[in-house]
Amino acid sequence: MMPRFQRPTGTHDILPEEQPYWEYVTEFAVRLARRAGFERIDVPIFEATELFARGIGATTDVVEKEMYTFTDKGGESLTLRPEFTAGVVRAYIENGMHVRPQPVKLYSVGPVFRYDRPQAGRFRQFHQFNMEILGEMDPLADLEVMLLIWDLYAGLGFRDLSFQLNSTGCPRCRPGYVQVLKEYYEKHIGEICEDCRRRLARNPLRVLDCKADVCQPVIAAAPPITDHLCDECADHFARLRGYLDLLGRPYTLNHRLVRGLDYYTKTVFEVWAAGIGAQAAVCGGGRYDGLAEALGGPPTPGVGVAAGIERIIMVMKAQELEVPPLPAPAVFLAHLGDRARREAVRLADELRRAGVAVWTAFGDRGLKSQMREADKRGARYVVILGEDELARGAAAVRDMAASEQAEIPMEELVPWLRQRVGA
RNA sequence: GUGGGUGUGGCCUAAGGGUUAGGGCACCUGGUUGUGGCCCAGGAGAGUGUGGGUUCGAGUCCCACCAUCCACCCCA
Repeated sequence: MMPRFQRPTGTHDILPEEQPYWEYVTEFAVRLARRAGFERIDVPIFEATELFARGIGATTDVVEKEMYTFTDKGGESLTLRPEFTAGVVRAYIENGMHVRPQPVKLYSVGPVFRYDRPQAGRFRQFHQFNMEILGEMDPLADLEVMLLIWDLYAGLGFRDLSFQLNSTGCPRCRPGYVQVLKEYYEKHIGEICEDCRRRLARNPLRVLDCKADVCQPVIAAAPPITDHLCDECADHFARLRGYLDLLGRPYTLNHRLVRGLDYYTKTVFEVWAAGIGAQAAVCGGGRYDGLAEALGGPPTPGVGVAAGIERIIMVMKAQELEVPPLPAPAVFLAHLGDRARREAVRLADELRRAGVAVWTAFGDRGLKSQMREADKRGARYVVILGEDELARGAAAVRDMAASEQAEIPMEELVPWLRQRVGA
């Protein structure tokens, strides 16, 4: 036997049965974004490797060990996007979008790729719904992104979410904080795990979200970054929190929240859900005021969020949230004999042009078999074309749910079905 | 990269080391002339993830690899 092909590790086939979730979630998210004035942008699935290395940060896990990087036939190093923001900001710069009315609000949906060990809620190819506001430093922009993502989950009916918020400062104040943190940790070097000793040298902020038991007391007593923000960052953060309080949106101030992408400045946030395993974050986002400049563009503040669609769907299933089924073909066309088959072909074409979803029987089978098929496909009406009906210039139409059948003159058939099916 | 669990038709699952791997769901056909769901009958579909080994004999035991799930790590 031929060796069977399998999907690559960490990828998934999204079968028809799953599509109601996907369609519902993405449509809901898109409607939400458009309502707030976001426009759609599609950026390439692969970009120059350097874009991600510079944008996300060369020492981040994403860049260091999670990228799908390859060399194309022209010898260029390309990488499957591990996230949207770098590509969207690149597109903003490259297409001169800074001359448009600012800010520019953009949303995207699509697959992203990270070479990671799969587990519950973690895949190598997964999908994100992404929103970015470029060219605006007002904390109201941060607020808008957060409110929209909040409304997304609320609108889908999510319960038991936890909104985690922090500020990571900016290049002016962060180095000072890192120094303070390092000094604090030096004093407790004997009380922390080995990983953290390494982190301290490479990416000190990461010690804050260490999960090792030994490190917990040290982290709990660590100086919070929010006590070491510069005036500008402190003001920004205070205003954002003020708006959130004003609107009564609950959030948890989490001074341990350190995101794995280096471009963040000031605001960072994540939303956590319960019941979907260890990978609880359903979205993550924040402000990245230095990114555009780091990518060679004009200084442009920005703030954005990315939500993982697979995880959203996992939450929906865990919380037993229903989604509407996708429509089945309304009409099944059964036919008996050659003449009827030819008439069926013509009729199916006419009905579809008129906007009626039609499934036609293939092959040359008995009516019983065709009826069985119509039932399994969930057709509301079965149009039966046979010699008798053709002779009378009519078709039998059976209402499957009501088990009632009527004969409809051929010339009235299309409008009759259109009206009933709502096409 | 590390650790643990699992691996029998499309899906779920049975088989105390011993006849041609059993069943359920789903699928197909039929139960008289052209009518679905329920029911009945029949049919097709796997040699048990892959490769080695132990044994007279392996789906059952051992080893390796692969896949998958879960966890670490990191995040969506």
